[in-house]
Amino acid sequence: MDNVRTRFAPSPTGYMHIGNLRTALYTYLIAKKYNGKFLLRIEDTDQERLVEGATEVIFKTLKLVGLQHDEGPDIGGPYGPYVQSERKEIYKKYAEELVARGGAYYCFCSKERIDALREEAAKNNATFKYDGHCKRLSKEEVEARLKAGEPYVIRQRIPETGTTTFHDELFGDITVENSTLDEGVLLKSDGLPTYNFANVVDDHLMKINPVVRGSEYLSSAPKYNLIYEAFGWEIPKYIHLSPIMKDAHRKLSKRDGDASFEDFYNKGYLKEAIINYVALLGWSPGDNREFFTLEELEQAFDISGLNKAPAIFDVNKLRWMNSEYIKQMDLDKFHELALPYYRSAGLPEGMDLRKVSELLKGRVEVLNEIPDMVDFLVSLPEYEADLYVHKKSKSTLESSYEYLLKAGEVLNELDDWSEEAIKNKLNSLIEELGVKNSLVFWPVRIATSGKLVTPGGAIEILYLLGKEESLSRMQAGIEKLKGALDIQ
RNA sequence: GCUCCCAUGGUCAAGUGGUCAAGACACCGCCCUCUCACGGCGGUAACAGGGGUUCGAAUCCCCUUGGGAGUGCCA
Repeated sequence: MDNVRTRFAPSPTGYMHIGNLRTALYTYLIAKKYNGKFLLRIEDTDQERLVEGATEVIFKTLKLVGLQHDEGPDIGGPYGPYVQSERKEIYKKYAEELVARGGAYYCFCSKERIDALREEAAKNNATFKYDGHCKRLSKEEVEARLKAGEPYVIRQRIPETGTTTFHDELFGDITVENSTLDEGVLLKSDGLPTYNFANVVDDHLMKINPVVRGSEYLSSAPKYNLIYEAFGWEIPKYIHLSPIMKDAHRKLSKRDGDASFEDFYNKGYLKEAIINYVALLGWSPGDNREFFTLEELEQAFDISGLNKAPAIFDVNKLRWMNSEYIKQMDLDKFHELALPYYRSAGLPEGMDLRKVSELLKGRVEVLNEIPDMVDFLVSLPEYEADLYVHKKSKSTLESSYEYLLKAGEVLNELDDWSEEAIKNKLNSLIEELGVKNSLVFWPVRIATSGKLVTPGGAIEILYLLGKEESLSRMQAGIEKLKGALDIQ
């Protein structure tokens, strides 16, 4: 493909839907693949749905994930403006030209009349189609009514017979009967275009090719072709993308709180992991590779790997992928990302937080899990004595009591509270006692953490807590065991 | 209802007439191990159904079923 220019054309809703993000990604990748241009166009022709600050969210998100556009509202370009509400005059001019060319006509029908027609159709279980009432108006009458200032819309004129075929790069040729096509509104009574019209005009003027968009436009594509033809414009290549689903029946939606990029990002999913996962949702490189940076995607992406069926979003796999990215990250970087979570968890300033990061890096799947994983380092949770009973390590209340006491004694003698020293001290105790090391480590870990599951083992926890806190927690454990064993 | 589209394990998916139908996530088991996680090894699990075409069909055609989308002066 030559002279590739693609565009991401979201309407500003105030958040970046995961599905939109993927569309943006694929659109970007197609441009990059062919050394083309990637543009951003804001489709804000619906004045009733304007959301404050919504375009900024789009800029911010695209920038964050690295989908840098070559032309757009914020950076300009040769085919601006790139915001549809600023192109009002352009659409009006072309709509009038289309009327002159016979591809559209003025319609003065009231909303009430249209609603009645629609209701009638619904009653008959039929698809609504505008009845062409104003198509039959004489030229003189149209001019007179326009001159009188009557409100009007401009509707597309569609041949009553024959068929229209369009070609999609993925779906192939699709042919429909013209008689099934509705003569939809192109220019609204407020003078702004509908999506159908603005899209065609802008894509043409901005020299967009191929047109990449969601498959929800598949069934209206024939109508676009008719407009292109009426103008005598070259029809672009189309690539329609299947949707991302929450499950077999529902599309991913904002309502479920799992559809926006921001939500995931704020929970501690890495942008690289999100992009990587989403790239693979509906596209396959053809081999078994599944880790890609954006740059690698630019090389590997090809529309032949696109899947026509809808794809179900699997948070589980995203989690896994996120954890893989965390594992591959260097410690400094992870530490930096984890720090805010340590603060919110309330980890003491004096603690060796780098060590905490070392322990966590291989265990965290999503960053926002961190506080729950380290809470025990802040304060000893309430716990039951039966945590000391562990079949596999052969720990019982009795053994725990005995070895916790001994461990406390030897650790009390230790002045150098380094990991190495703690380890040596406990190991020599174990050797001296001639027991399985788990018999000592198990109760120490339980006493110092109060949790069945901890990131890291007894030695690391002792080290992190420091001597004083460790011994105090162990003492509390001894008291707890005394109570459970009924020792005075 | 009508029009269009889609269909390989629970999920993502490879496969483009000849494969014992890949791989990944999840799940289960074993190993490693002071818990968990990591890591290693292994396992369960799929061509929606029915007709054709063909020496041969997951792959091509038709029907059925299931699913999605559209049917707005929303995009």
